[in-house]
Amino acid sequence: MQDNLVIVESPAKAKTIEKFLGKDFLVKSSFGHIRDLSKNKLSIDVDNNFEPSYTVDVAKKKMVTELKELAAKAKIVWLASDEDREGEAIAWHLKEVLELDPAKTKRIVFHEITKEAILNAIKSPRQIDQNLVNAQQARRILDRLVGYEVSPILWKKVRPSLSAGRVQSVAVRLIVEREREIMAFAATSNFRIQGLFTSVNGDLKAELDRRFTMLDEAKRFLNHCVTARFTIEDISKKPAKKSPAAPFTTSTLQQEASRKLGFSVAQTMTVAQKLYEAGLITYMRTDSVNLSDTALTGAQSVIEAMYGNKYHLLRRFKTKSKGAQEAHEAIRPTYMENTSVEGTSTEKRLYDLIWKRTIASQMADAAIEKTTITIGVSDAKERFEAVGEVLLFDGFLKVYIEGTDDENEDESSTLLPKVTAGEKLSSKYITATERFTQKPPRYTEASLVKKMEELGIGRPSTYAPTISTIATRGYVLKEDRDGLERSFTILKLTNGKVHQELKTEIFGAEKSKLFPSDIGILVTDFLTEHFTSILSYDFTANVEKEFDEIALGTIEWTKMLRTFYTTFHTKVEETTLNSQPSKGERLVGLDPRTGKQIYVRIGRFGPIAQLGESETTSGEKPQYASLQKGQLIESLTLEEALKLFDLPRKLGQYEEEEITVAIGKFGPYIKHKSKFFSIKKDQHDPYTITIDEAITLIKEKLIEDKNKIITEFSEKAGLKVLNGRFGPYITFEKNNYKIPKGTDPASLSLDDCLKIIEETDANGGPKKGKASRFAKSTKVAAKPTKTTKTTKTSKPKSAGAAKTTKPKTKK
DNA sequence: CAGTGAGCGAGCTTCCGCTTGACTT
Repeated sequence: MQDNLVIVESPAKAKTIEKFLGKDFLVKSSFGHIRDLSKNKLSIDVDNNFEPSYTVDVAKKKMVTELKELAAKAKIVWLASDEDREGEAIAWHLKEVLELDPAKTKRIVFHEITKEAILNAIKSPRQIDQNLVNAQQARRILDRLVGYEVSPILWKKVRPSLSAGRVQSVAVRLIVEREREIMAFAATSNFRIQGLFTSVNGDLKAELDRRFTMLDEAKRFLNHCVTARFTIEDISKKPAKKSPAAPFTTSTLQQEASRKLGFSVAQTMTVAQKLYEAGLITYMRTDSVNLSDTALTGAQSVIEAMYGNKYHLLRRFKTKSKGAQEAHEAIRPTYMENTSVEGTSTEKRLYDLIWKRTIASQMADAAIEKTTITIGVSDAKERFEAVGEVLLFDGFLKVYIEGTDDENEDESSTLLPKVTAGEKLSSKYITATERFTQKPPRYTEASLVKKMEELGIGRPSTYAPTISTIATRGYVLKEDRDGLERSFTILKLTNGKVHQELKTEIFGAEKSKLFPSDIGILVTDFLTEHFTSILSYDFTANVEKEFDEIALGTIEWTKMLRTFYTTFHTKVEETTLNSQPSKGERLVGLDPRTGKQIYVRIGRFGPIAQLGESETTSGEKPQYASLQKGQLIESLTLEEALKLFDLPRKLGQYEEEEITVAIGKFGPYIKHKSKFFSIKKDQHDPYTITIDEAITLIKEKLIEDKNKIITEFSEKAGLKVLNGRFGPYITFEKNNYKIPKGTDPASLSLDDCLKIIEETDANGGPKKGKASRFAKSTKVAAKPTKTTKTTKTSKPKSAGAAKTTKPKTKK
């Protein structure tokens, strides 16, 4: 039995530290926080100085009792959780729950997991900083008060099971406001003039230093160019340098993995977790850009060995982000000399990214020479400019180039031919291309994280879960959108003549972007109206200042909470009493055919359009139509609303039954004899498809289905041998069975099939589809249906002490 | 796979930050 018990937060960390400390030390982990306010009630006595009541999570009970036993036997207990607000609180909770004797309890901290850092920490222990703990309690309690007092208002006024919080509500607001900026955006266009010129030593491409707003102006300029002379006026060379970006934090890793590898924020974190557990990278939830000395020297020797001395430059980066607590190092390879690692391809790719970013951060600047050549146009004040870049020294660019969020960056400038001032040029062509201004970009998961970090909202450990929360609540959707077509004018001057042409381009296509839903917009509007200060972008920054003061001991935490709560709670009561239930109803306009009003609002099953007044006021049943994917209550036009009521459309009779066409959950379809036939995207339009086209579609589908059947057995209905996407298989009673290799599916008899079914069932039955990884990812928002409810209340409530029973199906 | 849209009203939903866990066509 060891004399020393060290408690850290993560088991992977415990493992490495144990190696540094030797056999006198037993290192255990607490797996993060060990207790919290219980989930099913407020757990704060607001009238009694906000006295919190904490409970140990059932899942952690066993681990906590084990720690308690070990602590009782140890001579010294070292509380080694992170050096930040949350870490200090974890240490304090441990002290309280494990009932540690202050005389034999020591608090130690380190920012990097190196032998030296840990031994140093052991040499200088301290006591638990109660002010810091109180700052955490204030943070925790404020978040609980906001979340648990505001959410129920939404249940009452908007829809059940919704949620509000200091972080998530502001995250949704960002997306809603961006969408509104996009709605309000009106593109304007101007004409960009480019030319290709010929010099003695080669061609050079140049752009005019002015854009024309009107087509006429552009035309006039190009006509002028027909006879104009072009002369090199100036050649200027300027040295420039580029510096590498700082090593990765959680947020920048998520951004780069999204831009370069196409990972979702959650995917980046699970892959990084794997690398961390394998001991390949340092901790992946960090806001620090700091590298330890061992990492610095490690990087140096790798750079010098691989690229030579002049490529190395020692750099120490400073954290700029708001509210950073820097309990850890930056995310970096544990051993710099591991240029690559074993593992899955995603692990390899993420590691490679981390390695390159870290190494590059310790490399020399790139040196560039930027050349600008100015070309004068006779009898005009405008000039053409050609910009070229020459890389004099690549430096860090040898290893790594940071990605950008800018979707339409100009292609990087190229090499320019040698020219002399006064040289006459001829033009091969000059074009005037109509260019449109760009709407503000929609957020991606990663760019939202970036914005949140800038505002100081959320922490490295919560970025990914927050995105998943706002998606499962149905506030936002991650979607692709097709672009629209638009035409633009292009003028081209070649061989002394100006031609005009009208071309088309696709614009505004979106891939994996965050869109607000109607409910997201509605909730945001409701909350910004009634809880303006909490929804404001600087709310977190402001309360953080107060938490800092609590940590310094200059204000008392319960006082801070009292000030906040008095005004907040009044607002809660006021809103509960006075605010109107919010359905987001909007009058779209009049239906010209019936003269009735058309409304849009949130219905029981989602957004709907309603034709006519409600039954209670008019005595007549109104007509309803669901809004289509991508349509919003806020921006639906009368024209679009009218179109919604054009479906379902009756096409006519076929084989004595009606054919109808409509748009469902999975796109447009034809229905005939209660069978569904999908209309493929660029095949037909549900609004224009004719009965003959529909019949062809039905016939084709039926033939296709026929071909799917290899064998049917009249003796046994429902048992079939079919041709599927993955080859032949047997289907029976909604289950699919694999056919053993080497058997001809056509030759299978009924008995053969039954035997296969029997054998498969004996081996645990056929594998069911719908893997859990889909449920985990941010898919379509899970509606609060009855099925989710039954799984959650599967366990009867036990009376007495264990009130926080969270039914987890874990063994 | 694809719809629906009114209402009895029990009992439930919810926050932010620490951590890891467990499944297959």
